[in-house]
Amino acid sequence: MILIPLAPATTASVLAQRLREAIDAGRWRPGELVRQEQIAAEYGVSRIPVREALAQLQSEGLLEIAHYRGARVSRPRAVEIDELFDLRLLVEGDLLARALGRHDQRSLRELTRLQDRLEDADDRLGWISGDIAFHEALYGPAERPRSLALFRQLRAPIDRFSVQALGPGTRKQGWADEHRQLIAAVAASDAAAAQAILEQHLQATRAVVLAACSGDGEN
Amino acid sequence: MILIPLAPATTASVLAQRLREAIDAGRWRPGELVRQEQIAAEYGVSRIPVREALAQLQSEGLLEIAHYRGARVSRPRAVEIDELFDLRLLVEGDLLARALGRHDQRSLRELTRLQDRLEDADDRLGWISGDIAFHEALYGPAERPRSLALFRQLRAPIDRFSVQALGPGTRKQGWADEHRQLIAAVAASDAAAAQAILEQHLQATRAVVLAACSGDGEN
DNA sequence: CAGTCTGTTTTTGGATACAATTATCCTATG
DNA sequence: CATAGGATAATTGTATCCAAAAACAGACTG
Repeated sequence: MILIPLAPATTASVLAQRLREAIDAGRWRPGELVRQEQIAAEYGVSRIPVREALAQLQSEGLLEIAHYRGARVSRPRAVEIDELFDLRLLVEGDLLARALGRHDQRSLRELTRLQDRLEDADDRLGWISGDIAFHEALYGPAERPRSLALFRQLRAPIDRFSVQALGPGTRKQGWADEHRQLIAAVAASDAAAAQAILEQHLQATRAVVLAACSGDGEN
Repeated sequence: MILIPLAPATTASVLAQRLREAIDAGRWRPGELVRQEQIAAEYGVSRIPVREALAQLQSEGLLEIAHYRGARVSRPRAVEIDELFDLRLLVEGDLLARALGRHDQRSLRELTRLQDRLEDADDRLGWISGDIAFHEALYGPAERPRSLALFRQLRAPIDRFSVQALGPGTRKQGWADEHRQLIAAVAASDAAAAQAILEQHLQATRAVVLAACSGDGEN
């Protein structure tokens, strides 16, 4: 029996995914103007799906579109990044608290497995998607779909800089340690410890990202 | 000197606004299928701007779009509405706390003015937009653009039911009282009181909206 | 020489036309 | 008679073409 995809990918949707990756990978710099025709030519499609993909990325906060004036990669100011981290603390703290009593052996094994894979990955984009997967598994048992969607949304404009910050000789070890500690705290159902580690994790990431963001251009 | 609009309305953007209002006004019921061609004919435009408007509304959580299968008005389950209110408590509480020390005479007068206008309005949609304006003015001094955008986003799927709940003989008086109390607490810079009133305000609204949501259909 | 006006070019927004996918209905068959 | 199969219609996704707006360049004027 073959499983048919419930929502077969449309040109616009795969384009959106590609463009997201391109932005995260830094192939397009913040502030850079993105021309519809150019993308259409590059991917061999017409401008219609390009426009839909751009609109999608705009709603995710990755692009800023002005009517008749084109789309440019958004250049979040440091103060906005800061605000996003404050919101992440609120939302992820809530998610973690609610997920805490709902983890079981299976979900904990899954967390460990994801973390193992994460530490094995050797490309930066893999680290990011692995980190997202880890946190989604961490918050998943809370069964809060909208909060989880919000979590993704709050990360989207940030991850671009996280990728930069994950260069050689960076915080990768401390990052992994915090994840392991999170797993331990969840396994022990230690709410206070879990919250403290999450806060530490996000604050450390905030510092790194703010540095990358500030060093990036006029900020 | 004439001020030129920085972003002249495009067909898609005004369509999105119209459709939003149509949904809030209940002209389209949750679960109802929305046909591109029908909207295009109704507004005398082609399907292209219709598609863009629909995508916009999807990103706002008002519609659910499946590829090749059409868009339908989203029917949030009660548990999701509940989650949205929890998130609102987090975000709006944070906004209110940050705005508290930053209000001045001018912003307080503006709040009062908005509340006066709100109580004078006699149509339900006016109440909703007035309520949004009031809360935006309340949180504005916090200078937290992303949080404020999030506030709007969290309300969007809810307001549909608020409109229903604002029928005759409803909570309109208590609602207004809470707003007045909020103004007073802000004027007195009483953080604890402000938080308490906001929480009371949101909890009361939650109850009303959940009732409207549950009575609406299969929930 | 700065600044403004105008004509041209470029780019985006929208309309029309076509292709791909899904839903509907009708028939055949057990 | 219920159901599977397939032709047909309805609907969405994409490409092509046209219109509107903005960016650009160069001439004109103070």
